[in-house]
Amino acid sequence: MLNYRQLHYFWVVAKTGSIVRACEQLNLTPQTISGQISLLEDTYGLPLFRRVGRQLELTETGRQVLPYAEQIFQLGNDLQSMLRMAPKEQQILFRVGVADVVPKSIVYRLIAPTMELDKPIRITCREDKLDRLLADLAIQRLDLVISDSPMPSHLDIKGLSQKLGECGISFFATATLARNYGENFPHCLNGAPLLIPGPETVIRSRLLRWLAEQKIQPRIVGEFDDSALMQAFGQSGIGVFIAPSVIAQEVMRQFDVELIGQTEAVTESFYAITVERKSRHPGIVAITEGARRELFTPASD
DNA sequence: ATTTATACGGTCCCGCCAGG
DNA sequence: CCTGGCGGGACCGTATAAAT
Repeated sequence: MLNYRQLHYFWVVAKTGSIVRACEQLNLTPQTISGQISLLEDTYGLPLFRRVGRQLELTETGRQVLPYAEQIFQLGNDLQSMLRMAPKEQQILFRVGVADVVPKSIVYRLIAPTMELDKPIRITCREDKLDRLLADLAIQRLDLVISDSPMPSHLDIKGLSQKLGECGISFFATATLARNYGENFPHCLNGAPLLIPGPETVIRSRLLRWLAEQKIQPRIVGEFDDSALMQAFGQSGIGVFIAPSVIAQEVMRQFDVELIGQTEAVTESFYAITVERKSRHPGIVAITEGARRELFTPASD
């Protein structure tokens, strides 16, 4: 059994950088701490510190051990401060996973309503590929996943998809690019360099189908799974890129690009995926209600 | 430049004490 | 009684400054 007391002393010494400073923090004498750390080292036969002059320095093993200790005791500290708080002030942990396909400012606008809850909330936001997020959702390491597609049916995970809303898409280009391809939308896109979302996205096939229907053949110069990456390339003037129309103003301002056209024929939808649970997380409620209230054209289902 | 004094950080040995 | 954790005091090696 791992001796957490010894590990704790190790952690404090490693963090403060010396036994003496650890003593002040722990209200112990150097012998005690030194002795306990030695015992820990002996248990596994691996030195954690190297004596360099008068200082202590972490060994390679010590450096490997430290992040574990860090997690263990940081979590412990979080637990304590949570318990010490009055029940009314206790923060609600809200862990959100965001598929990297989803544009950042959409994410922000979706999550923003949770900040206005009367209970203090602490949001953890992680961005990743959808399947990995869903895996974490399944083992309850996430409360909610925001994605551009509903819960895939082929996965054997219990999940509840809720459509947050949908909207048309807008095309953007830098001023230089817009001079050449900015007239007579959407036919100006013919031959225009275009950045498109990657094969994992839903919007991609809708976009390509629409372009084909319009008999428009752009020159596809890049594919991106990550919307932020696509915008960054778009900002540099490599090609025309798209974003949901609801954030058109923000995109133009943020990336200093011009709007060359909008269409409602291609829509992008956003979904909140949760695990089925009796008690609904207040953050989830805030997001779904907030999305209905202000963000998109009302969702049909 | 070398020696000496002092301070500092860590370790070793030993005895104490509480809990099983 | 044994064990784990603790502190007191002695001790060692090193850094820094002062004296020679």
